[in-house]
Amino acid sequence: MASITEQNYLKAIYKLGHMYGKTEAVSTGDLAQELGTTAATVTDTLQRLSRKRWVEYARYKGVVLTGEGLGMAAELVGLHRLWEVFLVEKLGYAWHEVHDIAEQLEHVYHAELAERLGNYLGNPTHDPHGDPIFGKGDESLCKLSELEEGSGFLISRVDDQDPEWLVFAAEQGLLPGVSGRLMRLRPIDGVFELLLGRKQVFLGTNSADKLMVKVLDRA
Amino acid sequence: MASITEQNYLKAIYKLGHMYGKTEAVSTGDLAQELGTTAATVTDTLQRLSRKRWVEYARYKGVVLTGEGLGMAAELVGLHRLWEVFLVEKLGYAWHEVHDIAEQLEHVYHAELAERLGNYLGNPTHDPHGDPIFGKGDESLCKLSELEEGSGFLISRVDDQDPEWLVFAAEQGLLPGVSGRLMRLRPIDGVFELLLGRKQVFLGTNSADKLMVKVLDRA
DNA sequence: TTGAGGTATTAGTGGAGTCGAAAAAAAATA
DNA sequence: TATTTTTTTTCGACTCCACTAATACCTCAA
Repeated sequence: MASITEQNYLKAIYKLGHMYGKTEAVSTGDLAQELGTTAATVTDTLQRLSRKRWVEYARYKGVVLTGEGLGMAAELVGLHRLWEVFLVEKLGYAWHEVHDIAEQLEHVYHAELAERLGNYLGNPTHDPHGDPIFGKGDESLCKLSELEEGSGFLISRVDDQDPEWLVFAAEQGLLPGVSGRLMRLRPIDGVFELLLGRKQVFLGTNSADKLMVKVLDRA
Repeated sequence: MASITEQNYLKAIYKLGHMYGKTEAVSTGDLAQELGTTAATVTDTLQRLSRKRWVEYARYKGVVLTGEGLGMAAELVGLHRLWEVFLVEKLGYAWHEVHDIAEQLEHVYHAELAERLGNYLGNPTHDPHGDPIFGKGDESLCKLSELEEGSGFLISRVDDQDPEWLVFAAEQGLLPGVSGRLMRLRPIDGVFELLLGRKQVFLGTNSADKLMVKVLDRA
């Protein structure tokens, strides 16, 4: 379980990673500014995060989220936006007041909370600021095989009933709810190189076609 | 601002103080058991809490809440119960599931949150377990002069329009929203000895008649 | 009133999270 | 390329919160 501070680091890396656009790693200095702390503190915490395998960190080279870290960050951001909807629609807060409160609410953890809150609010697709909320709807899914190199993803559905393939998928850790990153794709022989947590997985095109994923970044 | 740990200590002291019944101070050992930690840790944290003037602590003699600490604990408990109502009535949780989630939600702070949440839920008077919630209604108010010795209170209303008396009250720190404790009452000369934060205040009977308070404990 | 026996406190330690200052590495510029 | 500037990391120190082990204090019973 990540501490609140660690969760905030994950979220900040996620946010800055999106702002940077493409393949760049997030810098220590930018992170320090985003989090309102010093570069020294960030370096230290990043090394801890790296030991826990939530980020990939190299001295002087910046930081990127691992598949696992990405999943955690995306969940946090979704929950944050859900709470913002609640605060505006149900408690009557103005849209500019809700960020700081949602910042605290997003760290409240319970397995069913996000789903129950989403259902209660009518599964909104956007928060009061217009930012998208990952719904349970499948409209944002695509095949793993259609992803761009470097994309983070969350496995949502498995499009195959073949027991043999399902056993293989489970062995590889390819289960709904698991997040990862497409590290490299080799058009030459159609092999997809994934990172699931700390584990490297190699997939053929036919397998990559069967996995429906939610794109988490670098889309 | 109290940390989450400190808030939990305040709540635990409040809870055990009620369970003990009367004038007793809460013991280090009981607190350790309630908080799932060791006596050594409790001693340490109690000394910190004491420096911040939220509890009155004497070595080997146990601990009691100051007026300020009492106010914080009571607010926390009220918010906890409000969130429990929300989780059961709005999100459809079963009554036995909500305690742990409310335990996290209660630490989310924003000035208007308790009031807005209360209004949204129709200002419930009891949580799903039947425990009372302090409402904004005046039904639970009484005069400060009617309090028993040792009682903690929250000033809710001032029953006087006399500008001279209002200036006096403000000087003494006797304002709505301020919490304190009735340390001693002297029937001989009708003087009420209060503790407001770290400040001692002596009040005559006529002044004590004008202050409408909410009883927080030791009623 | 003098020991138990129990409870509470201090002392020492460790991880998380923070800082400022100094050193090291990378980037920019001459 | 050599030097300067910027960024990042390391280093030591501090607070909060937790632990274990050792010590101090209180109470009750002989």
